Amino acid sequence: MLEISTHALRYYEKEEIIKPERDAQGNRRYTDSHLKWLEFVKKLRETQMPIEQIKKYTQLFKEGAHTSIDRLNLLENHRRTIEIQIETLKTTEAMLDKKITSYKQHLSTVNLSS
Amino acid sequence: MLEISTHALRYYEKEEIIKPERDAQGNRRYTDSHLKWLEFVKKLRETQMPIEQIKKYTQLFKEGAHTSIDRLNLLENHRRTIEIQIETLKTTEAMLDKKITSYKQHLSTVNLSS
DNA sequence: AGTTGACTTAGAGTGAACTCTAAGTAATAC
DNA sequence: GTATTACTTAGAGTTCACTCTAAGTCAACT
Repeated sequence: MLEISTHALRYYEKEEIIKPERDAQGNRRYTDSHLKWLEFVKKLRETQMPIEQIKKYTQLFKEGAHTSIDRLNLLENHRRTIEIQIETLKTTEAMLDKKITSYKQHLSTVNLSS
Repeated sequence: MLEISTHALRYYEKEEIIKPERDAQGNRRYTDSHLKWLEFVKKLRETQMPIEQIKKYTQLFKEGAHTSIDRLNLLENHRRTIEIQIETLKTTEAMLDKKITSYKQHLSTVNLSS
């Protein structure tokens, strides 16, 4: 569902990013709130937030309400990195569009002459 | 200027992504067209194209005009990955905005009660 | 003449984020 | 009762993209 491998889940657990519950057999149980958290983590990873920072956020969360400002700052910083990424992608996309157009132009010319 | 380390330049050279000229002393000379190429490579890297694919593109380029279609395909594929990346970033940004707003809300409430 | 600085090389090392292995346990299926 | 399946663990291995090291050469300054 979340497309996170079991191995990756173990890794996140080792890094103290997630701590699933255990059933009577000692097997991991991911509740709805675990899944929600993982979904959030996945989004952060997909947008290039390093594990180390996700770990930091998790730790702040555990420390309680008095860390809200720090968490807000962390999220605002990440928001800025997202903005930068979007800018970079758009610039490159524009460059690619130019190249793609010129390739198409070239190819149609070749076709005409053949 | 390009913010690519000499070490990275050597690495790209080893991977046959760039082949600078040499002066009488055997030292590398990057001409304007080399710099242009590196700028292009940098944009591709910044938008997550793997070295392996950049290598592929470079090779096709060397092979000549008859590889235009392949190069076009490669660039169009990358364009699609860029679109996907932008989508992911925007979705996450929206999610962050929600969180950020709710953190701010929370913090202002805390301030009022103190 | 000697030292400094900028380059050269091959190859080893690094950090991030998984990814896999091997050995073990425990419930279910036949 | 044995086989299969699904989990468990600690820890080793992998991949990517650099990044650095060490030893050497060469021109230029003092």
